[in-house]
Amino acid sequence: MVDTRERGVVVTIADVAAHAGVGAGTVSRVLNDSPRVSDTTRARVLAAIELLDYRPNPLARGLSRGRCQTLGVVVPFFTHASAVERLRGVAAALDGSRYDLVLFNVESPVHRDEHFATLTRRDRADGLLIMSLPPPPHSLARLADAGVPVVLLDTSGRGVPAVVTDDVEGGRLATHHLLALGHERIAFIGDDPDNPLGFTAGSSREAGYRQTMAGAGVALPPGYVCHGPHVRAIARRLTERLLARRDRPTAVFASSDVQALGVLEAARAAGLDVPGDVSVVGFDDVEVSGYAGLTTVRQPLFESGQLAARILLDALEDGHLPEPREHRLGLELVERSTTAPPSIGRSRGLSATPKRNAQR
Amino acid sequence: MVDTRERGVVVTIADVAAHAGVGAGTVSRVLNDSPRVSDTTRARVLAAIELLDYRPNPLARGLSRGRCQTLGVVVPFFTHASAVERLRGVAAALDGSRYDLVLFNVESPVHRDEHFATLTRRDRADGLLIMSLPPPPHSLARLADAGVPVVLLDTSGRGVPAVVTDDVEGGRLATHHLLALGHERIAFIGDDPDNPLGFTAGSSREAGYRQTMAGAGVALPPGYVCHGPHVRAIARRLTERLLARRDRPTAVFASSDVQALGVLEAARAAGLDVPGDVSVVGFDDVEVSGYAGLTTVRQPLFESGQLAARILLDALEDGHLPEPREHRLGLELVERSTTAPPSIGRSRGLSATPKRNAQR
DNA sequence: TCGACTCATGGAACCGGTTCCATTGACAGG
DNA sequence: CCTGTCAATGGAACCGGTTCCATGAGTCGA
Repeated sequence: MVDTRERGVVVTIADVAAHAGVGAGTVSRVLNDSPRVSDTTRARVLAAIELLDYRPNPLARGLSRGRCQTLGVVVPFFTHASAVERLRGVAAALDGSRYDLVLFNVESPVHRDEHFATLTRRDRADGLLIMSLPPPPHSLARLADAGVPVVLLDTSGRGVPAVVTDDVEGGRLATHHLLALGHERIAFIGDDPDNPLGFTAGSSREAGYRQTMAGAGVALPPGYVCHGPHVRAIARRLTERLLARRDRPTAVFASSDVQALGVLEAARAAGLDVPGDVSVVGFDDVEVSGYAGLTTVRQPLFESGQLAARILLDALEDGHLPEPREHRLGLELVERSTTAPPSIGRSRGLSATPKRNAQR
Repeated sequence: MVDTRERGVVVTIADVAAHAGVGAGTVSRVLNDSPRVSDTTRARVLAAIELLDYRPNPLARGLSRGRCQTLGVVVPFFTHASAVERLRGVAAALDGSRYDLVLFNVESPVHRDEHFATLTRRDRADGLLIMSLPPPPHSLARLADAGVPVVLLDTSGRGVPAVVTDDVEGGRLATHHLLALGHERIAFIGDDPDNPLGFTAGSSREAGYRQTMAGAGVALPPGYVCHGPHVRAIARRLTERLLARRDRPTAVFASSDVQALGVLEAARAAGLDVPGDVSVVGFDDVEVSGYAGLTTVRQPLFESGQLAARILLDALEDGHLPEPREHRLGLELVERSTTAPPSIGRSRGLSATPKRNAQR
């Protein structure tokens, strides 16, 4: 091991000032594009900066200006595949801005509260983007007190701007699609309504489903709505149970693509053809959905991240809290190859000849 | 819009000192667990901290200590699905440490060089984790000069510790598996060897493949080795071309799971059965590979991220540059349902009856 | 020609911590 | 009883920037 302390010489603003034969204040003014510097001095200072390869210390700058050129993103880190796409959008928006992206990973309520506790200070992050997690109201209040601009993404809260999807509408879209194809025995697989981090997307999508079913006058057999943690394997298990029922559903609406893949797995394992025996609709349109040929409700994940980050950056730019508007992004049903009209006759229980196990 | 400046009162170390009736230095000593504080004073200070809900300003602390409690991670942001899993590992390792995770997204060489230019300073990040990107040697030298500890993940460089996979060996494993099943006409789909960011995993895996084929005395027909950007759709297109050949391969080794999914898509589109007509092996074992039933070379992605981060944290802990060792993680062939022995007779060109289009 | 004003600039104070140094008081040893 | 040691502590200096204020030079109108 080598001792770390033999650090290279660090060039400070004083060095630049000395080299250019000016005061430190002037160098600072040049750095910050202040108009109160003559062209000749500016040129001399810039030359010195170039020569010495000077880069201002972000900590010092942050300390004296009371901001840290940092944007905090609180994410339930990749527990949902969709978070990754959103994060990409955020990163894209930050690109070229002068802000660094600090990630606060949340995988449990304890986690979340810890982070919120330390983030209610302007010195940790200049702005906060909270993804998918409904922030506790008192945290929101403290953040507002501290003057930390907050933008919510895929969740919402009082008095704070949010970029959201109309999950209820999405649930309606998916259900409608299945009803329009002629399905009536449509089951639902979604998140636990009381999941530890309080994600609400699943429940909203479920609400859309329930509304639409009710509106069409279709009754839900008991047990047609299943809940479980947001994991493929769980969705698969829930679906296996559904598919073993005498009144087997002819279609399943999964509240996310990840879960929909679990549904497809279960169908495959049961020797059922998709969409011949069962239709499947997902939600999100993550990257692999294209591969799986999954019919799904597309929401603009990347764009949502980008938009949220832009709103935050704009607010930081002009030193105002962002307008507490809700930005609702559009949804679109992407029809691929996992939905079709129910097959007549074959739809009655498992008595129908199971088709050969679908490949892969 | 509301003016940001009406910020809540910020509690400083001076306030705490005043409340506890001690000097600022003493408070600082308490904060940093210095032994030179009497128990009674310590208690008084802690009480004041509690009472005022004081939290030290990280910028100020960073400025005076010359470190920023931040760990920079340079990532080709999600251009490979595997990066996400690795990042999760990194986040997991950081969890509970006092370090924040700052993400530096890289999607082009310009990007990369910009980041490296600003990161060669101890004040931007206390340590740097560089993922998958072979860092330019002069950047590495400057980082070393500045005393910034660096750990490489999925790439390597002189004098710097690295956590790597033996990609060549992985290529051998995959090819061996196919040869052992009886395949001879084994094609390869990989990354462009001169891809803009200089990823080398693809080429190494290819090397393993070539070695093994040569070792088995199997000649590669021209065009059996295909290259293209690391994207599913491209891999699909390349495979379509392969599958249309008169001497169609009976197996394809894709240098990553993402690409393998493209291969599977192409096979499906061509009406070929997997593994009946074509066997497919991938590399990485990302989450969806399980869903796709893909036979693949598993590398411990999450663990690799975790290990790399730990090495870096340890180095930061004791103020030394980490030992420039290479940590090589194990590989394992995961056999699922996309590989099987080649079917006799059917293996000669497209004359064989194409099986029905696989579902989904 | 002189005062009022503008403009570029240097320098000090400040941001909120850490750390070194000097001071104080207690205590042990001679 | 005096001195040397040492632990606990207050306070100043410092980290490297930004910003306010004072200064001096130059401009302009009366």
